[in-house]
Amino acid sequence: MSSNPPPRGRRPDPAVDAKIRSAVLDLLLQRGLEVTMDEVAAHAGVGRASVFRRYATKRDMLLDALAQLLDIQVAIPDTGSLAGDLRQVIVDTLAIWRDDRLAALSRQILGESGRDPVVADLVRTSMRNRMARTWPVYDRAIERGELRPDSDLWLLTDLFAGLVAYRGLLSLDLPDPDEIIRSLLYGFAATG
Amino acid sequence: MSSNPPPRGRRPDPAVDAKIRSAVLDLLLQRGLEVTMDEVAAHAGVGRASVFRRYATKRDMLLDALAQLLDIQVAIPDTGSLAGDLRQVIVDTLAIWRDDRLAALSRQILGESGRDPVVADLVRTSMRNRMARTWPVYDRAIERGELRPDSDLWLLTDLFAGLVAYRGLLSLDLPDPDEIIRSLLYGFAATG
DNA sequence: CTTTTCTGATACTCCAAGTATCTGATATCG
DNA sequence: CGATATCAGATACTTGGAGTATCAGAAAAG
Repeated sequence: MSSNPPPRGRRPDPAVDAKIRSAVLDLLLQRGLEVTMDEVAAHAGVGRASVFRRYATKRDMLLDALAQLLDIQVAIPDTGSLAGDLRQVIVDTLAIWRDDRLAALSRQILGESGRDPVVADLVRTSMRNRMARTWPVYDRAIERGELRPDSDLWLLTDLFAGLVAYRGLLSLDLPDPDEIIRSLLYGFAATG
Repeated sequence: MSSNPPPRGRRPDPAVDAKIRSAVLDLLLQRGLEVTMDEVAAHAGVGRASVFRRYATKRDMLLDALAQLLDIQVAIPDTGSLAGDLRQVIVDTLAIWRDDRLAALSRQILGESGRDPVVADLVRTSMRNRMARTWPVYDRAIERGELRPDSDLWLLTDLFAGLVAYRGLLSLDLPDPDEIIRSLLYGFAATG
């Protein structure tokens, strides 16, 4: 479209931007979502007004931080077998929940999804993207004849993600990777 | 132990107890967890102080209401086949998430579990109890030779509960009961 | 009849989010 | 250059809701 009218007065200081964002991420990992704006300003070494100049509300600030946190990328395995690939995905995911700080933060973020549809949207999209990036694993497995070609891959991945989210959210013991793999691949029915 | 010293002055009015509890449940279903103490008192037609005389904090009040909500019981099916029993459990559970009010409330309660360990404990215990009551279904299935006798039943039930909780929390489309059954019983591996 | 604890009503404190203002710094425009 | 606009930090204000305190009147006990 048309180029914006040239900005007039003093420009926002990028250093202040950076100090605030990094302070928010810092405090988020230290104390979770329950952080006051004064804490953020103080921890950033910045005026309180400068925080509100960048984010109209605390929620906006947290949403920005959340978006940063959620787009961390995951490695896509290629071990040669579906079970091996799955095992690596599962172990990587479980690692998050074994770290106390990250587990607590994950719980809070998942929890916030239950109250704020915008947060739910962020989490949903981020999970969807992350899973879609693992499609190659399943494509290869289908080519190798290890996976039913008509598999509902969203169901497969959500069964796993749901299990982990559910147990993590409620602080239940995390499942054993090999048992998950066995269940997802072969199910619970008695074999003939 | 020793009987309590006899109570002295005016006794708490049971009618007031009832009015408050019913008002809380009412408002909980109408507007979720974000209810003010004044609203509760007003909706109950009762003095604000009477609410605080019964619950030291809003959290205590909500925990009490939550405990009531969570111990609703579920029917245990016995259709003659594991698939049939599972189908009924699954359909019953999905019904909760198809009701907009109940789904919203479930989301908020699950969400609160991520921030308050005591809520998480309530939810965890209630889910555990509910699932344990369905053990007969699986016992019968093992006797009939439909289910592997060494099955981790907690894993089986949590795979399902997790899937539904995960999708419900993030407002994803709910899965089809028959697809869930097929996946849980036979898995995703290519047959042979 | 005295004492205790309930009842509803009202007023208060406290905390954190968000708003408003002020002075000074830094930018553009004419 | 000077006028003007917006940023920076500081500080004071408003608002809303949780929790506290106090009151006068009612209902229970000794």
